[in-house]
Amino acid sequence: MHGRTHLPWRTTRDPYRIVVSELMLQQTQVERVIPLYEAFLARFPSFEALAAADAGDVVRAWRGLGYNSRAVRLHALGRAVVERYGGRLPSDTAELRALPGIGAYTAAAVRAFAFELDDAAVDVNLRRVIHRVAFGLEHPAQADDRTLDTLAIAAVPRGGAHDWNSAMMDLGATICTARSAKCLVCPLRDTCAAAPVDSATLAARVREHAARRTPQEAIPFERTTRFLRGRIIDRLRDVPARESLALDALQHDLAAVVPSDRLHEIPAVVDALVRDGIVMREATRIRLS
DNA sequence: AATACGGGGTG
DNA sequence: CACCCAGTATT
Repeated sequence: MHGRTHLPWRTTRDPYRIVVSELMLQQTQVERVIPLYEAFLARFPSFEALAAADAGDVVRAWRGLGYNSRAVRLHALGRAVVERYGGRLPSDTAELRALPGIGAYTAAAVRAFAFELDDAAVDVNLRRVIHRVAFGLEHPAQADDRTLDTLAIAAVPRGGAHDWNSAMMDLGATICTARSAKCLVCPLRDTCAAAPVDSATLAARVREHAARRTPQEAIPFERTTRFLRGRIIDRLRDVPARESLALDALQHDLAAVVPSDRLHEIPAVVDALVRDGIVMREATRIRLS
């Protein structure tokens, strides 16, 4: 058996454990999820346990993962699964897509990894590997996402979606990575349009076709809204569950970690967090939802 | 079609 | 410092 056999979600077929892993893995690296995964499952062992909790408890358990809206969505998903399906996650794509936090990728991943149905979970790894094999290096792109999806789906062996998706992701994460390609040890080297990849060529192509920086990313992190949101949520995580914090006190405490000329932005950022369902306001006090 | 959304790891 | 990461929802 090759590949990353140590991943804690790889051996289970429990739909709950699979969705939790998939929500955690959305835009968050495997190595960072691993140490937090089992602790989360111990705290919330089932859809019912998740649904019975406050969203704020889930956001607390989410510390270290980032993209906190995912915690709120996972909590909402738990409640929806309990209410709509009696605690049983559906395997139908349309029903999965209708649940909070589940998009095209996650629906396919749940189907393949939890239900062993023939579907292609086309994440950044799959897209890169398929592109290289079928068209060569991905910078510049020779095919759009829809084309890559179609190729991926056609390549899934009947009854073998779980292992196939796992293998393709492992290939993309360990051998055919974004920054390099170890074609010499790649099982697909004989049929791959990109092999053998020259590392200097790959680096040059990536530089040449680098995506335009978004305005938010072009400025120092301490000047971004994300930074403020992160500091506010971190502070609220330290407030005991079901207790609240005065907005004044929040502003005072954050003076230690936030540039002084940004403290006046805190109320507006809190408003945004409330709109996102992450923070709850009670008069002049706030807490995690 | 663009943008917002975290934060830590890597070369 | 720039790029990368098992994407989704909103505008």
